[in-house]
Amino acid sequence: MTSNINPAPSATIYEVAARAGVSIATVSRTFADNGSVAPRTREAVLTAAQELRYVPAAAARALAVRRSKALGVVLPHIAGPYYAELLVGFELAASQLGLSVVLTLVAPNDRRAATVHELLGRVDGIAFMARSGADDDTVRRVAAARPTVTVARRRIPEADAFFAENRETARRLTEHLLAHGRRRIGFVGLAEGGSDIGRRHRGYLDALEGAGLDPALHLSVDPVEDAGFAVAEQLLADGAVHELDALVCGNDELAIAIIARLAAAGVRVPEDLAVTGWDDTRTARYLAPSLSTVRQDVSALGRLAAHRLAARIDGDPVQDPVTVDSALVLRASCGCPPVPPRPSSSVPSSAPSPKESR
Amino acid sequence: MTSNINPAPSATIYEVAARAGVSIATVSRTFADNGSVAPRTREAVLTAAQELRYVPAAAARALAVRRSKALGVVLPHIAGPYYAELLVGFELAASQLGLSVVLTLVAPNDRRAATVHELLGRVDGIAFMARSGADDDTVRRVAAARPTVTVARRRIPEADAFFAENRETARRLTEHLLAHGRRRIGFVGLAEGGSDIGRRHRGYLDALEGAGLDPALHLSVDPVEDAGFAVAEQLLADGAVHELDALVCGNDELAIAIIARLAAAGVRVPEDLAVTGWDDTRTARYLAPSLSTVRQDVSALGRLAAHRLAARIDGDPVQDPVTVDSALVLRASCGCPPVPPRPSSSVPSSAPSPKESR
DNA sequence: AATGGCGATGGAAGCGCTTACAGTGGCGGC
DNA sequence: GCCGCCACTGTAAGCGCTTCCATCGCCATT
Repeated sequence: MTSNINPAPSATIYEVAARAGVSIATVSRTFADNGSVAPRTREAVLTAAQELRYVPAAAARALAVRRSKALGVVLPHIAGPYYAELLVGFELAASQLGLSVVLTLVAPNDRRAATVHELLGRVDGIAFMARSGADDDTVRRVAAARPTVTVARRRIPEADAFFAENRETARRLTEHLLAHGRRRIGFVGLAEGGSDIGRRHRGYLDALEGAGLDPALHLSVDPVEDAGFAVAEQLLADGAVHELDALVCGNDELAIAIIARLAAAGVRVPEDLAVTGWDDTRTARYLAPSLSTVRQDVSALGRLAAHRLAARIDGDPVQDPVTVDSALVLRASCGCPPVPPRPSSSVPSSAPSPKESR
Repeated sequence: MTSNINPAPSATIYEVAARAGVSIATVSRTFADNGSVAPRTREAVLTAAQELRYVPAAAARALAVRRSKALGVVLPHIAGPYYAELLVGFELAASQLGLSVVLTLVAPNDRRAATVHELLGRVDGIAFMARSGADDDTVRRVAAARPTVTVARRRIPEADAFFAENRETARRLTEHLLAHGRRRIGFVGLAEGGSDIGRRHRGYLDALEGAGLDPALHLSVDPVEDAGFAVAEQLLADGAVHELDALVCGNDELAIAIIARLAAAGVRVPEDLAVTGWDDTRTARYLAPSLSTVRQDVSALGRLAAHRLAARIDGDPVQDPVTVDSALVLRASCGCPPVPPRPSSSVPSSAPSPKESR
C-alpha cells in the first residue's frame, strides 16, 4: 500500500468568497464569463480560487440552472471500430460545445430500461446508437422526456434520425459487380426492415431488378465473424459456391471470414467468386485479396448527432432524418486490379480516411 | 420538420408527493430502498411516479449526498479497438456498481487542463487511460483532489496504477524468436521510459542479453501505420533489411504495415525476416502471413480500474500497482507453422478472446 | 448642486433531493 | 386502562450554485 491519504473534499464557492473578501454572487459572476466584475475583484477571486484549488460542483450548477450540460449516449456492448469512431465523433463535437458525455452500454438483448432511465436523470438529451440494446419503446419513452436523436436506427417520429447512406450505395456496388460481368450474385446478411443491412439488401435488389436479374441467394445471418465462417462452410458443403459468381456481404466482418474460409478451400477470390464487404475496416486493406467495401463517414454521424442534440436542447424542433453519403472503396475482391496497401493509395475515394490506431 | 413539440420538463418529487398524498420525504424513502415505508404507501407513490413519468434529478441527489455516482474516464482522441475494449470493460464494471461513466477525450498533445478540470467537478473519481493527453502534472493535480487511477500509464504515487504485463512477455517473445534460430533481431517503436512500448523494449533487451546477443537495430517511431510504412521504406532503401532476421515491433499496427510493404518489395516473411506485433488486433489473424503477436486482457484492465476507483471512493487507500498477464499468440510471422484464421483455432492461448465486431 | 444613470456588488430566494429529528398512532405488557 | 415501544410519516434544514433585485457609490448632465 502506497498511501493512506484520500483526497479531502474540495472548497466551495463560500470559502472562495470569504477568502477573496467578496460575496458568493461575485465569485459566481467571475466564473460565469458574462457578469460584470471589476478587474481587481476578478483577480482577487481568481487568486483565492487557485489557492483553494476550487472546483465548481457541477451538480449544484446543474440544479440551479436546470441544465446538466451533459449528453447521454447509448451504445451496445461492442468494442469494434464502428462504435468507437461514432463515439469519438460525438465526444469531439460535444466537448467543443462545452457539453460532457455520459456513456451507457446496453446489450442488444437485455432491456435494462432502468439504466437508461437513470441516464435520463443526468443528461439534457440522449443519443441512441445503432443496435444499442434499448428497444423502440424505450427510445420513444425517452424521446417524450428529453431531446433525443437516433443514429443508424429505426426511425421514431419524436427523435431526430441520422443514417449513413445504404440503399443507393448498395445499388451502385452491385451494379459495379454487374459491370465486372457477374450475374449470379448472392447476398449475405440479416435483412431486417429499418436496419442498415436491410437497406443494403434493398439496394442490392434494386440493382438486380434494374438489370432484369434474379437474386441468386440470400443467407440471413448475423453480421459477425462466426456467422461468416458458417456461411462459407455451408456454401462449400452444398456446392452453392459454384453456382455463384459474386457475393454482396452485409459488412466487412462477414466478407472477411467468408473469404478466408473459401480461400482455404481453394476457391479463388475474385476469379471464381467476387466478394464485397461494408465498413472499410482496417483488415479490408490488408486482406489478400484486398476487400472491396464501402466507407461510411461514421465520425460525421457522431458529430451531427451531437450538434443536433445540442440544438434540440436549445429549443430547436425535431428535424427530418439526415443521411450521410457513403463511398465505394473498390479494391481487388470485386475483380478490380489490386492496389498495394499503402496509406496514401488506400483512399481512392473522397471520403475522409478512417481513424484507427492504438 | 416533423414535430414542434419539445419535451416538457419532467415532474419533481414534490408533484409526486402531492399526487400520492404523502410528503416528499416518503417519496424519497420509497425510491431509496432502505427507508421503511408501508406497503400501501409505497404502492401509491410508485403509481403516482409512474403516472407523472417521474425521473429523479441526479444533480439534486448528487448535491444532497455530496456524491455524483459517476466516474470519469480520460482517453486520447483515438478510435482503435484498444481503447474501445478498455472503455467497454470499464463501463460494464461501473454500471454493475451503479455508477455512470463520463467520457472525456483529450488529444496527446493538447493539454486541455480545462476539460479535465470540468470533469473533476462532475465525478467522484477519474481514470486516465494510456496515452491520454493529460500530462503527469494534470494527473497529479487530479489525484490530489479525487480518487484517481491510471491504466498503462507512467505511475504517479497518488494514483492506483494498472498495467498489462510487458517486459516479461516481450522477453518470452524475443526468446521465442531466438528459439527459431534468429540472431539479428531489431526493435521498432518509441522506447520511452514508463510507456508500454518502453517496457516491451526492455524485455526484448533482457532476452538478447540473456543470449549474449547485441540488439541489431532500434528504430524509434510512433506506433502508427504510417510510421510502419516509413520504417519499411527505410529498411529497404539502406539495405538494413538484409542484415536482420527478425523484427520485434511495438504493436500490430507497425508490424502489419511493415510486413505489407516488405512483402510488396519481395521480402519473404517469415523466411527472410520474422516479424512480431503486439495487441492481437483482428487484422493480425487475417494477414498473410498471419501475425505472431501478444494478447493483452484489455477489458480486464478496464474492469479492474473501475472497481478500484469505486473502492477508493468508498475510502480505500491507494494500492500498489497491479499487472495483468499477457499471452503470446504465435502464428506464422515468427516462423511457426501457419494456422488458418478460424475463430476457434485462432485462440491457442488461455486469454479471453477479443471482442471486435460491429 | 441636484439628478440620473450606470457599473459593481451584496442579499436572498430558490433549484430538487436527502436526512436528521420529531412527532403520531396502534398495540402488547403490566 | 396506562405506558412504552415501534413502525411510519412529516418538518425542515441544508447541499453549492445561479440570478433577480436592491443598494451603493461615483461620474457625467443639466
